Amino acid sequence: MVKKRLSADNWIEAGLGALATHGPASLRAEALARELGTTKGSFYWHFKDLPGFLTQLAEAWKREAATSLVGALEDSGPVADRLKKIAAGGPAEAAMRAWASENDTARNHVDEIDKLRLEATSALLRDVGVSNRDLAHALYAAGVGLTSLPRDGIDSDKVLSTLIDLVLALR
Amino acid sequence: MVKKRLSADNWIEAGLGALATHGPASLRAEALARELGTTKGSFYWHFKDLPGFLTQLAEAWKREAATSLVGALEDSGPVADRLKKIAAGGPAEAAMRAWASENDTARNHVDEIDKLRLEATSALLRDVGVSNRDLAHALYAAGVGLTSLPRDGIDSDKVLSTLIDLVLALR
DNA sequence: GCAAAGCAATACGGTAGCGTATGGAAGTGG
DNA sequence: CCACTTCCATACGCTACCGTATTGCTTTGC
Repeated sequence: MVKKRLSADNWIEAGLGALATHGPASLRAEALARELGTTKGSFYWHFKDLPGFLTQLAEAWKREAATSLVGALEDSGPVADRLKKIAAGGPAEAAMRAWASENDTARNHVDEIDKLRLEATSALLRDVGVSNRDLAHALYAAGVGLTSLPRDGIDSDKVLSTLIDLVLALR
Repeated sequence: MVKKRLSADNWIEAGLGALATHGPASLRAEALARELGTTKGSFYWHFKDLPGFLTQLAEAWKREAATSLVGALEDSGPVADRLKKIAAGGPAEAAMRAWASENDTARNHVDEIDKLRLEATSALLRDVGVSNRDLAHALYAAGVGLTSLPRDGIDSDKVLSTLIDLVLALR
C-alpha cells in the first residue's frame, strides 16, 4: 500500500468502516486520518467540518442501503429469500442504528430506509397473498432485532426463516 | 429542590436518565455533575473513575431489567400480555443497546438480559403448547426491533399483538 | 518545463473532558 | 462544643480533539 492521494470517497469509506467496527464515537477527523495514514489537513480539504462529513457519510450509507434494497427486489428468487435480503442490511447496519440514537441526521436517514424496506416487505407479502401490513412490519422488525441479539445460541438466519414460513403459510 | 448530599445511587440514577435521553456520549463525569447541580468532586468521591462508574451503571440497569422480568413472569394475566411485557423493557432500553455496540461491559450485560428474556419467552410459549424455540426468538427479536423503528406509521403494540396472535394460533 | 491548481503536513489557539490533590464545609458521635 | 468522618468545591496538569492558517509538495494543463 503505497502513498496515494485521497478522495472524499476514501474518507467516507473509512468512516463507514470505523462506524461499523468501532461505533459512532470513532467518527473523528484526526482518528480517521491516522487510520488512513494521513493528517487532518486532507480531511479539512475535502470537507468543511465534521458535521459536513457526517452528513455526507449518512447520505452515502442511505444510498448504499437503497441500491441494495433495489437489488434485493429485482432478484427473482423465492419470495422467502427476497424477504430475508430486505431485512439483512450491510455491516454498518447495527452501528448506524446506534448512531441514529444520538444524531438527528443519522436518525432521519435510517428512518427513511426503514420506511422503504417496510414498504417493500408489505408489498412483497401482499403480492403473494398476505395482506396484513402488521405482519410485514413484525417480520421486518424481527430482522432488525436479530442484528442486536447475542450471536451465540441463536441462528438468526434460521429464526427468520421460521418466521417467514409461518407468515407465508397464511396464503 | 434544595441542596442535598448525593449518594452513589443518585449518580447512577442520573446516569441512566442521561443515557436514556442523550445517549451513551452523555455519560461523562462533569456533564452529569452539571446535571445534578454539583461538581465532579462528588463524582470522584463516590466512584474510582469513569469506567468504574460505567460498570456500576450497567450492573444497575441489569438488576432493574432482571427484576422487571421477574415481575412480568409473576403477573398472572393472559399469556399474550405477559409475552408483551417481557419484550417491552424500560426507557433506557434503546440507549442501552446503542451503548452496548461500543462498550464491552454494556454489551455483556445486555446479552445476559437478552438471554434471560429469550429463555423466558421460550418457556412461556412452551407452557402453552408452542415448542418451537425459533418462534420464541423471532417474537422477542421483533419486540427489540420495534424499539428502533420509526414511530410514525407503526403501532408497535398492535404489530406485536398481531404476531403474538399468529404464534399462539399454533397451539 | 512551468504556472496554476489540487492536495497534504504542520503549527497554532481554543474547548472539553479526565483524574488528582488539597482545603474546606457539613453532618455525626461523644 | 469539639473531634472526626463524610462529602463537595476548586484548581491544576494532562490528553484529545476541533477548526484555521500557512506552507510546501504533487499533479495537471498548456
